[in-house]
Amino acid sequence: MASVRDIAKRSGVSTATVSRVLNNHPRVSEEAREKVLSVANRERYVPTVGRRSTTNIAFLYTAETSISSQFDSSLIHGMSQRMEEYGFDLMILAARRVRLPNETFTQMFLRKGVRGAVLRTTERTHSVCETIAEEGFPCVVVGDRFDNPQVNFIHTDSRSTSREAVEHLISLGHRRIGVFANLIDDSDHADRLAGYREAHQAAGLPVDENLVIRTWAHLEGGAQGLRRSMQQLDPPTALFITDPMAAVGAMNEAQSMGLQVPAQLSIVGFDDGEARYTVFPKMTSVCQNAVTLGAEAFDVLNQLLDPTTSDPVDKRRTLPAWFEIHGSTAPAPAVA
Amino acid sequence: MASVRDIAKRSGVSTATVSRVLNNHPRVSEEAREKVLSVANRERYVPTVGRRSTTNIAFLYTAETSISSQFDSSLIHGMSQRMEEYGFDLMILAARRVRLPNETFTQMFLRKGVRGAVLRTTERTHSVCETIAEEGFPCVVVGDRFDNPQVNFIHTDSRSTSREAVEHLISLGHRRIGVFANLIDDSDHADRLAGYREAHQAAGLPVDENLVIRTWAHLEGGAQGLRRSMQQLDPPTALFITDPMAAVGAMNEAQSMGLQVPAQLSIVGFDDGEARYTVFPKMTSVCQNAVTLGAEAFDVLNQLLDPTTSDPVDKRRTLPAWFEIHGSTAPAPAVA
DNA sequence: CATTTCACATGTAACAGTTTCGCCGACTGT
DNA sequence: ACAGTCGGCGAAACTGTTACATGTGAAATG
Repeated sequence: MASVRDIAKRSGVSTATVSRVLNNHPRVSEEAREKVLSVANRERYVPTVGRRSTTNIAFLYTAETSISSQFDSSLIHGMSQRMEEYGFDLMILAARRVRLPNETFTQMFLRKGVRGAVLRTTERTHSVCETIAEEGFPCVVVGDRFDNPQVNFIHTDSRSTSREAVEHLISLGHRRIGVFANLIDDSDHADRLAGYREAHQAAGLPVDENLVIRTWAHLEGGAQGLRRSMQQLDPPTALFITDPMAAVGAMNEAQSMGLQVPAQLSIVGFDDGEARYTVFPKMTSVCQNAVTLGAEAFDVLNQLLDPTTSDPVDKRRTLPAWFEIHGSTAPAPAVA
Repeated sequence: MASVRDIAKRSGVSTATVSRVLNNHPRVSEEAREKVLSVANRERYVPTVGRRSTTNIAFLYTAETSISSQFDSSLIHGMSQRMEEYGFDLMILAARRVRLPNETFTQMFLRKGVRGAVLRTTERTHSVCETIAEEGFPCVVVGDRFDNPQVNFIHTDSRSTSREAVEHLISLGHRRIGVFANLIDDSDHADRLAGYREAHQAAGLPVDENLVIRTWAHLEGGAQGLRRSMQQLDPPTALFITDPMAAVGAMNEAQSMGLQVPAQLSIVGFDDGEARYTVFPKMTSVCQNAVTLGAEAFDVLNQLLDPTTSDPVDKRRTLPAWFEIHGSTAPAPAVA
């Protein structure tokens, strides 16, 4: 195991300078920094305290939006459950706040004793994930997918299940089906929208772009979306809503407007926890299990960190979503 | 600041033995252990790594039930937000799993670089909180209160607001008011039940013990409670449900049984997040803010840890709950 | 032009805590 | 009685970090 003194020897500087580079002290030359960092990366340096290595796993959330959603909460729950079996500890970190000026992510993680990181992102902060992955730090993105082959990820494929859901609506006789997509797009939400379009295409139905509504992923966003949908000249008879809170908000707003669900309006929601059971009628939904997602994210990380598993780990995993039919969907009303 | 070498000198052993005691190695005599631990506690020892001290705060959950509830999630959210301002990092720990055999909580925390802990408990695990507090480790219990004067805590007083809520039902003409209390009792739930009884007493109404239902704090628990209430000979016209998920479950079960809320049955729920807005009609509720609770829990800890604030901190805080009237309550129906 | 000054990069050494190695003494089986 | 084993412990060797000293080169000053 490479120590600070080894790195010092190999890069031709003192241990003090190595430590300064690793901790990003200001008074160090660019030349020394580069030499040290290249050796440290090559030797796969991990800091140990005394003789003991630290065993923290970070849950790093990169978006402005914090960890308040049910999805994040379930991820943390799943991770923390699985991690305890392996003796790791979970640290919650915000990418924005936690770094010192000019500090590399790797440096920041080492400073905090973090061995690996589970990253939570949105479309806007993809670059953060790529930066961390390209630094070579062990990490896995959860709930999103990447084209960049250096980035490990684990997510749920909701495209085909979204298509299945919309096809279900079509089979019930619905022809004007609206969709709510998230204003802040990540690839998962884009997938759900793609599934919606595919179902239409396969059935030979045109997609009316007026029925594609962009809305926020919370209760009020769903309520607003519903009002905007329903005040159109030829309103939809069914909705596919790609976020749990927005779906719940829309269902309740419909009832509050006197619209009967599912008699007058069918709603297919999305659920990553138990939101579908918190409304009446229970919500027909595309479902994913965020707890499992968190647990498997840690599994990937654990295998990345374990030097004994030499076999190539599947670092880019896709879990299946599934479709559950409950009480919020019904055959289309006879005439508008 | 006391170092391992200081402690070694004062307790008459070597630094190696001090380290062994602090890390709970098996090969150390009871005599040495006691000497070292007593000196370490007296000198308020904090480990530093190299020259730098670690800055972790733990969220320690002691119950079997894990951190999956909305309440816990909001606590973590509130803590983590506030902590970032002060440069602390949040660690999620499970009391059951995280300790080595025969390890003191203080030892465990020091081993992990934790400076202070926010404790989350239920009635059954009160003793854990008292143990940690009596060890002298900086900690604060959140969401519960203690008679033991050594235990710091911060919680929301829901007793008087619960009374206010039930008085509201009485003023609407309800005379048979049921209450759902949690099967796993903590002092908060006991308070809510006490508020219910107080309101009855103040109004000169008897409490029918058949209307006091014990149920689980989740959706199905609420649904079950509702069925049990309604199949009684003289069913209640209003319910006070002391848990958010149970309240939501009961509301939906009522509708699913064809009971109209609030026309035939008024429901006052409890909410620590935004559960009251996720149902239709929106739920009249006793409310507390779990995010604030988490943030203030950290504040208490922060002041305990800050050596410059010599003024006595208020280590036992009570935040107010409040009562919000929404659409799930209405005047009592004319005749049963 | 010579000298002083000063900032900066770096190395030495002293610090923090942990673990390995080996010594000592007590117990135990034959 | 004696050899073997094992528990407890201290010295020393290891981990990473930081205070202090040192040298160097450029700018400023006589």
